[in-house]
Amino acid sequence: MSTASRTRAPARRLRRDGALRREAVLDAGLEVFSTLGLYGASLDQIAERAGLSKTNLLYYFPSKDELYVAVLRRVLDVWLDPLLALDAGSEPADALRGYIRSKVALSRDAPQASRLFCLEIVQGAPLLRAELAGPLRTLVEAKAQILRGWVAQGRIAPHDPQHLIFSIWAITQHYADFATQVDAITGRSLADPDFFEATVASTQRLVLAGLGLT
Amino acid sequence: MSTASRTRAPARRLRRDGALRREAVLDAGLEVFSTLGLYGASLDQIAERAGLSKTNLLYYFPSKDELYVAVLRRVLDVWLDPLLALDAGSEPADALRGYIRSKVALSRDAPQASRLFCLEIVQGAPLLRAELAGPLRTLVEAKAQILRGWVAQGRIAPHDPQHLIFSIWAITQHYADFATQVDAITGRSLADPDFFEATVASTQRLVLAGLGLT
DNA sequence: GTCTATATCGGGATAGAC
DNA sequence: GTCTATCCCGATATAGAC
Repeated sequence: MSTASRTRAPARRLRRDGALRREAVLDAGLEVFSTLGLYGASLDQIAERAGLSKTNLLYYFPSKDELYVAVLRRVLDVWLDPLLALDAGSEPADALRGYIRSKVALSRDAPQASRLFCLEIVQGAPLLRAELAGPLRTLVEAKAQILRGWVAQGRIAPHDPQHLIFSIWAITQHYADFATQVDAITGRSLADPDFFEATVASTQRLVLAGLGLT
Repeated sequence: MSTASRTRAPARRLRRDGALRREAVLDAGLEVFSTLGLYGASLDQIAERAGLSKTNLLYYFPSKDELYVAVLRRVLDVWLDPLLALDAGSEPADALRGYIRSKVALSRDAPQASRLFCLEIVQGAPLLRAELAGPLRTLVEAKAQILRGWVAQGRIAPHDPQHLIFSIWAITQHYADFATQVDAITGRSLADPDFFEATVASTQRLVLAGLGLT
């Protein structure tokens, strides 16, 4: 064909552009889904924010549901990183302090991801159930095992490791998920460096003291 | 009028029935809104669950939005009760233990209310902002003052009272809002009495130890 | 890959009889 | 107070030209 000789370079450029456009749509989807939910969000809104038309968006993602799942999947990966880093080798106090700090930092830097995740779980996680009962469960079980080891070695006070992990998640994510309530009551947010540090310190103190680590 | 003599009794009965029907709709609205959200829920669904037709529902509530607000308002009242009960007169350890227990009990007994509240806040609380910045803020401020008093008297270790209240809210509500995640990981729920007690104990230990109360 | 036009549908809300 | 019928709009998704 006459186009064959021109195909290579343009094709590569197009593919890259396509990938960028997909990214833009995923970003826009995160913004809109995290504030309006799956049903409240419209493809028009997302498309406009991503800088293309609705029909064009549907060229990249075959349906609203599939776009939503794609957004959610990307969120989940980011969200589990800090827990993966929790390490048996380090000193318990250091490890927990670091974990708490990185979780609060995530609530500051990716609040929309936290909120979307929250919305999905609260509504029963119809799309994430498998993900939760599988990979997440085994990950939590592995980390709980580390905590149990520390208890057995007398390095931290005995405390149910699952409840401990839930408590840390709950507190740290609260500052992203309930940011509007926090703001209404305190007038501050994690974007304020002082408030960020105070939040980290408060959470660290609570958790460490609860484990007998001063 | 000829109907005047018959009006009293039937009117009263009708008014009572109407009130009951309204209640049924509010209950159904709570169930559906708390799992599907404002936009995901349909009036048909709510009406069916309440045992009437959609048009009939719209006789009791003029619009979907107004029904939603009515449901939300009822939820908010229930949700603030436990904090109101936090009393300056009692022993700090007892007061906090009691507060935590009643919050976890609420997460067990009214999980849907917790979830609806959560959904609303996460989405930016367009309808509750005033409520949060006004009454809730002053209530929290009053209770924070009690905690500050205890700190000043040396009865609890120094800890930012607002962060402390947020932590307690976050942990206790987590077991309602993230129940599907908790279930996916532990296989248990607050409906299980053992798990309920373990949750209460874990939270109490964390908070009390964090305040230097063993 | 992107556009215009359109099919199609669910759902909120109203009109009016009974 | 409750029903049937209907209006109407917004939103997803598709068809087909360019």
